[in-house]
Amino acid sequence: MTEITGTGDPARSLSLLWRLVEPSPRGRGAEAGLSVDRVVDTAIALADAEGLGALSMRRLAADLGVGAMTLYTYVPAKAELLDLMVDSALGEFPSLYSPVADHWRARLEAVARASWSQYERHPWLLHVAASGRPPLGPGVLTKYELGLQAVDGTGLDEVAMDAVFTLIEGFVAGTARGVVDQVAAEEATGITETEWWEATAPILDRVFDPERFPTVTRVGPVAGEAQQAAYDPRKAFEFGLVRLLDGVAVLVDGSP
Amino acid sequence: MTEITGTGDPARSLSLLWRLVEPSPRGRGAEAGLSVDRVVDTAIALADAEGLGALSMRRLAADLGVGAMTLYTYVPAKAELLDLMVDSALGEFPSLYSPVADHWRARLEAVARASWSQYERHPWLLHVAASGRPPLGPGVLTKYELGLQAVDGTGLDEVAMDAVFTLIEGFVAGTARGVVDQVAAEEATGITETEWWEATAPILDRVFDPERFPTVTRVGPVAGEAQQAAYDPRKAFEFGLVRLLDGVAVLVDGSP
DNA sequence: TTCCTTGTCGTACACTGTACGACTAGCCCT
DNA sequence: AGGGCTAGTCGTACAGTGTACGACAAGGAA
Repeated sequence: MTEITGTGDPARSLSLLWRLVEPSPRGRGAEAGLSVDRVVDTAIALADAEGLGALSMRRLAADLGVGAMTLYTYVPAKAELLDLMVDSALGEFPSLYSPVADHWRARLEAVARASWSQYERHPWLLHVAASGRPPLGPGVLTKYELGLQAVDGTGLDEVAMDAVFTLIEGFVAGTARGVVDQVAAEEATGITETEWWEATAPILDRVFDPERFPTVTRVGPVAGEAQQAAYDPRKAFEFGLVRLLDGVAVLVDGSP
Repeated sequence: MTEITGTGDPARSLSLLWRLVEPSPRGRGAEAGLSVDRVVDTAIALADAEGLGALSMRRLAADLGVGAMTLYTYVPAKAELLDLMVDSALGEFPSLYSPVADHWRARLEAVARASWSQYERHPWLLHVAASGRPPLGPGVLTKYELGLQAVDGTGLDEVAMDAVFTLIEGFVAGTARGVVDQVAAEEATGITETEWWEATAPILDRVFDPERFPTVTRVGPVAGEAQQAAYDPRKAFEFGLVRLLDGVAVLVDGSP
C-alpha cells in the first residue's frame, strides 16, 4: 500500500515542514500536551512498530489519547502527516553517516550504506510515494546536502552531481524495497523466503518447458541455489553498488 | 497504494498461473462466458485505464456484468488476481524487444528500454509488490529468459548473469516509478510538475539557510532549472543507464 | 423425476479518511 | 466580575474496501 503525499498547496506544506506556524494549544489540547512534533513522533513510532498499514488516523489518535478528528487541528490531512514523517525520519541521516573518507568513492559508498540503514530503521519510508515531489523540509535537505558533498570536488558539474546522487539513492531505495517486501510477505503468509522457494522450486520444475526457457533452465537453479531464494536483496545491494560506483568512476576519472 | 501478492499456497498459485485447472463453467457462468483469462484481461484493461486504485472487486465484477462474489469462483482472492495480471502483462515483453544486436551492451540496453515501455503501458505494475516472490508464470519467465539471453556469452557465470539482469531491471523499475508517481501527483492535485516547482522554489528560497546547506544552495537551483522540476525521471533514466552499463562493462571486459 | 454438484450472488462485518457541526474551555475586553 | 468570542475537541455520518457465509438455482446423472 503506497500512500500519496503533498495534496494541499506547497506553501502550506512548507510552512508546516519548517514549523513556521505552530498551533499553540490553549483549549483542552494543552492537557494532552499535543503538538505537531508529538503527533509526528508518535506516528513514526507506530509505523516503525507495526507498519504503515497500522497507521490509521483513528489508531494514531488512540495512541495519543485523543479523538480522531483532533489530529486535524495539527495536520491538514494524512498526506501532510506522511510528508512530515518522511522529512523527520530522513533527518536522522547525519547520525548514520560518517564522512571521514577523503576519496569520493568511499564517501559515496558510505552515503549508500547510511541510506540503506535508514530504510532498515524505517521501512515504511519505501511505501510513501515521495519521488516526484519530495517534502522539501530540513530533513530531506540535510540528506541531500550530505549526499551532494560526497560527490563534490570530483570535477563533475552541478547537474551531474545531482544526477549521481539521485542514481545512488534510487538504487538503494530499490534494493531496500526488496528486503521490506520479503519481510512483509513473511509476516503476511507465515512462510519464510527459503520455505517458499523450497515449496515452489520442485513444482516449477515439473510445470515448465526447458526448451522454451533454455537460459533460465541453466541459470535459474544455480542462482536460486546460491541465494536460497528467487531473490536476495542484500546480495543484490552489494553487487549493484560495486557496478554503480564503477560506472560513476568511468564518468569521473575516465576509467574504473 | 502498493498491494501484496501471493497470499495462498504456492502450488495453487502456480497451477493458476500455468492454467493447469480451469473451472469449466456449467451453470449460469456459461451465459456470461466467464473464464480466468477474461477476468484477468478485463482487470488489466481497467487498471490500464483508471489505475490500480479503481480496481476493486465490485467494480471489476460490474465491468464483467456479474456479481462481485462471482469473481471468487475464478480467482481465490485479489492477491492471486494481481499475480495473474502481472504475469500476463510481463508476457508482452517479447513484442517490445528486438534482440537483433550482436553486442551484449546493445542487447542489455534494448532490454532496459523494452522494460521501460512495459511500465509505461502498465503503470500499475509498479504498484504491486512482486519483488521477493514473483509470480513464476509463463510471462515472468519469458521476460527473465530474454533478459538472461542478453547477458549470455559474456563470460559471466550464472550467478553474475542473474545479478546483472536483476540490477538493470531494478533500475528501470525505480526510475519508471518516478514517472508514474509524477503522473499520479498531477492527476491527484491538478498541478503540473513545473507549476509545482515554480510555486515551491521561491518559497523555499526564503525559508532555508544557505549556510546550513551550502552545496544544495549551489547545486539545487542549477539542477532544478535544468529539468524544470525537482526531479526528471526520464533524464535520470538516460543518465543512469549509461553509468550502469559502464559499470557492467568493467565487470565483463575489465574496462569500459 | 429426483438428487447432487457447482456456479452465482445478496447480505453483513470491520475497517478506511475526513466533512460537518455541536460543544466547551480559556482569553480578552469592558 | 461578567459577557462574548475564538479556537481546540470530537461524535456522527458517508461512501468506499475485501471477502466469509449461506441461500439459491441450473445442469448433469441416476
